[in-house]
Amino acid sequence: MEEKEISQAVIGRLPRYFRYLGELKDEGVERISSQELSERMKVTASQIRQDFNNFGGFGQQGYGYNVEYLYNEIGKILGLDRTHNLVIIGAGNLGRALGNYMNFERRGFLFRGIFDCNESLVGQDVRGVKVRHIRELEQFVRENDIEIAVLTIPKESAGKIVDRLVQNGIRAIWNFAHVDLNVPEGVQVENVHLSDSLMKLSYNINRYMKENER
Amino acid sequence: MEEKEISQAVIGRLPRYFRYLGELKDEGVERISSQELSERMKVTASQIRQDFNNFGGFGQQGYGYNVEYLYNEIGKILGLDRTHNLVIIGAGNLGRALGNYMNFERRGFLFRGIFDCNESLVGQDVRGVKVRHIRELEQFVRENDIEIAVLTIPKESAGKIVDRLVQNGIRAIWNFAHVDLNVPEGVQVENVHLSDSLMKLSYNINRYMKENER
DNA sequence: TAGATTGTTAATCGATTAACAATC
DNA sequence: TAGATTGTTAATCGATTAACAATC
Repeated sequence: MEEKEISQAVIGRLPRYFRYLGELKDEGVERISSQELSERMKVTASQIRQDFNNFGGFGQQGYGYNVEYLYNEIGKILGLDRTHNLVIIGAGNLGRALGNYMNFERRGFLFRGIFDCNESLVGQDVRGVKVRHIRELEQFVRENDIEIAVLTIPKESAGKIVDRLVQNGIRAIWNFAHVDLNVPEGVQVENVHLSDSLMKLSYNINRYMKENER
Repeated sequence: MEEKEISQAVIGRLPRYFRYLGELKDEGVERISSQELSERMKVTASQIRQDFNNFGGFGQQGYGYNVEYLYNEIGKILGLDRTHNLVIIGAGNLGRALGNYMNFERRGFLFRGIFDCNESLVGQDVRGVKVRHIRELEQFVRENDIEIAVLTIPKESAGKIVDRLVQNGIRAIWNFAHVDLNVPEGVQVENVHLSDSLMKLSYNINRYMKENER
C-alpha cells in the first residue's frame, strides 16, 4: 500500500493543533467541530478538515471531533507516544539552557548527555547530567541508543561533528548552529536559526515604519 | 506610489541569502550569477532572480550580481543598517542564555535590559546588565527607546506582560513563550516555538522509520 | 427523520519554475 | 559585436478555500 507523502506545510501545523487540543482537553471540552476550532485558532475550517484527513478520518459527521481522541492521535502522528534519547553537543549558554529547560522531557525527549571540547566545562553538572568531553561522543551515542543530537556549537565545528554523529547512527539533528548541514538521506535535520528569526522580525519592524511614515 | 506587499515566503529566505552572501564576501568573491548561487544554496536560479526582483534590480545583464553590493542591500532591507534596542523578559535559563549569547549585538540588536518577577534573581549580572524587577518594566521601556521585547517567560504570564509592553510603545515581540499572542496591528510578532520544532523533528524520524520497516 | 458536520471533490489562489526578450 | 545573464512574462505546480454530497 502506497502511503501518500504529507506536505511539510501540514506537518508544520500539527504541533499547533496538538497544543490547542491539549488546552481544550484541560478545559474539559469533550467534542469540537472544525468550525469552532477554526474560530479559536484563526484558520479556516476547511483547512482543518483537509489537514486531519491526510491521516484518515478522525471525526464523525454531525458530531465533530472528539477532543481527547484527536489529541492522542495527533500525538501519535508526531511520535510523542514513545521516548527519544537525546544528547546536547556544546555546553555553552544555549546548550546548558536547553539542558536545564527541558520541558521537553514531559513529551518524551530524554536528556541523556551533554558534550563539550572545553576541558574546563567537563564535569560540570547540568540538571544531574555531567558534561563529558567530546572525545567520548562516539561511544556514548552508540551505547545509549541516542536518536537525536542537539547542536549548540559554533558553525565552524558543526560539519565535522555531524559526520561523527552520522557515522555512529544518529537519526536526527536539531540544529542551532548557524550553518546548513550536509547529512545523508534518512538523517532528519530541523534547523532553528535564531538570528534568521530575529532578522525577519527586524524586516517587519522596518516595513511597518516605512509604510506609516508617508 | 503603491509599494507591493512582499510575501512572507520571500522574507523568510532573505536571511539565508544574506548569510551566503556574507560568506562569499569573506571568501573574497566579487561577483556571482544567479546560476552559481543557486548551485551553492540548492535552490533554483529562477527563484533567486524572482526574489531579488521584488526589491528592484540588484544585478546587471551579462555580469550577474556584485556580492558586496547585494549583501549590503539585503542587509538594509532586513533593517540591519541601524540599531535596535531590546529587552529580555524572563531571566530564567533561556533568557539568560540569550542575553549572554548575543551574537546578535554584531547585527545591531543591542541588549539593554533583562527583567524578572523573581526577587532572588534581581541584581544578578548578565553580561554586564543587571536583572531588574519586572515592576520597573514600563518606565525602562519608555525611557530607553526599547523597540523589541524578547519573551522568555512561562505562557501563563505572557498575555499580561504583552499588554504592558504594548501600552508602553513596544514595536516588536520575539516570542519564546509557547502561546499565541494577541497584539494590536502594527506590533510585530515573531514566534520561536522550540517544542513545535522538536515535534516536527520527531514526526520526521517516525515517518522515516515507518517507511523503511516495510 | 431532520439537522449538523464531516470527508472529499472542485475552484481558486499564490508560489515556484521555465522560457525568453532585453540589455549589459 | 557576440556572449552572458538579468529582469520579467508565461506556464506549472501545489496549497488553500469553497462547495456539497455522504452520513452520523
